[in-house]
Amino acid sequence: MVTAVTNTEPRRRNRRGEGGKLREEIIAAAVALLDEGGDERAVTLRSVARKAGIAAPSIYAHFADQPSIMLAVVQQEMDRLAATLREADENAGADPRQRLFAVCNAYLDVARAHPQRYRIMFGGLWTPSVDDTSISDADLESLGAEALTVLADVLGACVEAGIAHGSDDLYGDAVALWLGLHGLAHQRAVVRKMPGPADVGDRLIRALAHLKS
Amino acid sequence: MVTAVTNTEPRRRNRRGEGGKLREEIIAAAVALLDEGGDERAVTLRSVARKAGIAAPSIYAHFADQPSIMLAVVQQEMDRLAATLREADENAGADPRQRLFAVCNAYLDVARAHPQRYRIMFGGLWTPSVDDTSISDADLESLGAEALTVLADVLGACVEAGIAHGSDDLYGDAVALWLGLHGLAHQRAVVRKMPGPADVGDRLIRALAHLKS
DNA sequence: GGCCATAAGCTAACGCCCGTAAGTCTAAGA
DNA sequence: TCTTAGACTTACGGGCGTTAGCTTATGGCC
Repeated sequence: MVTAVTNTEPRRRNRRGEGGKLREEIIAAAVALLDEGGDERAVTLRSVARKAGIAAPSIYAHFADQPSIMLAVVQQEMDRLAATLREADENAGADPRQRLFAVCNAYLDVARAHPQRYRIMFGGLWTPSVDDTSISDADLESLGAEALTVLADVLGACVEAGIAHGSDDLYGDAVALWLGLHGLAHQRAVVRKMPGPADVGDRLIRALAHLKS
Repeated sequence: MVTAVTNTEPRRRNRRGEGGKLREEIIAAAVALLDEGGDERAVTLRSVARKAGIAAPSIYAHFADQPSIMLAVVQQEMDRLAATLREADENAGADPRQRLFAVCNAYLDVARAHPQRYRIMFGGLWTPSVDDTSISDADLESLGAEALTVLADVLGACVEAGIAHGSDDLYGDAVALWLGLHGLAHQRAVVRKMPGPADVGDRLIRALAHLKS
C-alpha cells in the first residue's frame, strides 16, 4: 500500500482564529488511516501528521498525545453511531418489531462499513495507555451509553406492544442484546471469514429480544 | 512496572537434541508478558527474548517472525480453552442444563482469568500481519472450531432432552450462542467496568440456548 | 497602503526501541 | 578430539514520541 500523499499544494495555513479547524483535520486523518485497512498501529502521531499534511509537532497544539487523538476519534464515531441508530429508528415507522430490526441491523451495518473504526471504539489498544495521559475514566464510561439507550427504547417498545417477553430488568436485557450484537460485529470486524449461517444476526436479535414469534 | 529479569544464572543452554525446548520457553515468555497486564504491543520480539533470557536473534531459529510467535500462543491457548470446556462438560454430570451452564461459564471464566490472552485469541492485532508472513489462512480458520464443537454438543443435548427449543440449524444456534458469550467475554476483557447487571451472562445463555424454563 | 504583533505551523534534533543480517563462540557428545 | 547444535555479539537502518526554538502569513491599526 502506497501511503504517498500526492499533495502538490502542500497545505494552506488556516486563517486567524480558525486554527481549531486543524483539530478536525487531524481526526479526519486518523480515521482515514484506519479506513485504509491498516490496523490501529498504523495510526501513529507521525503518520497522522503526514496524512493531514502537517508537521508532527503541530499536533501538540491540539492533542496532548497520541491516545488523545484516538479518544477523539472514538468519541466522534460513537456520536455518529448513536445518530445512525436514532435515524434508523425514526425511519422504521411505528411497528416495534421493524424498529427493533432496523436499529439492530443499523448497528451491524455501521460495524461492517468501518471495521477498524468499530474495533477501536470497543476495545482498541489505546485504552490501556489511558493511565499515562489526561484521559479520565468518566470519558470512557460514558462512551457507549447513548447507543445503548436507543436499543433499550426499541426493546421497551416491543415489550409494551406485547411482541416480546419482558423481564424485570429492561436495561439488563438491552445490555444482553447489545453484547450479542457486539459479539457478532466484533468478530466480523476482526476475522476474514465468519463461521455459521448468514442469518446469524437475525437469530441473535430474535433470541435476545425474546420475541414471541 | 519493572520488567527486570532477576536471572543471576543467565540461562543454561539446552542439551543437544533438546534445542526445541526453547520454542516452548519462548511461547511461555510471550504469555507471561501478556499476563503481566500490558497489552499485546508489549510482546515484541526483543521483549520476548529478554523475558526468556536469550538474545533476540536466537528466536529466529524457532519462529520466522513475531506474528508467528503470536500464532503459536493463540494455538496453544485455543487448545487449552477447548480442553477446559470439555473438562467442564465432563465434570458437570448428566443433566443437560447443568452441562450447558458449566461449559458456558467455563468459557467466560477462561476469558476472565486471562483477558489479554483472550483478546489476542479473538481479534488480536497480529492477524493483519498474516499477509506478510508464512501463516496460512487454514491455520486461522480452524482455530476456534474445537471449542465451538463442545458448545454445539451441549446445546444438542439440551434440545434432545426437551429443555430447549431446537431449530433446523443446531450449528447456527451454537455459533449464535458463542457470539453472545464472546461479546460478553471480550467486553469484559477490554473495559474496566462493565455496564449492566451481574447476571448478564446467565441471561445470554438462557436466551441464546432457547431454554424453555 | 504599509507596519507589526501574533496565531499558526515548521525545522532540527535527541534518545529510545524495534526487526533483522552477518559473523562468532562454546559446550555437548560421538 | 573434533563436529556441530545451540546459542551469542555486534551492528545497521528506520520509525517513533517529544522538546526547543524558528518562520511566516494574517489581519487589525495608524
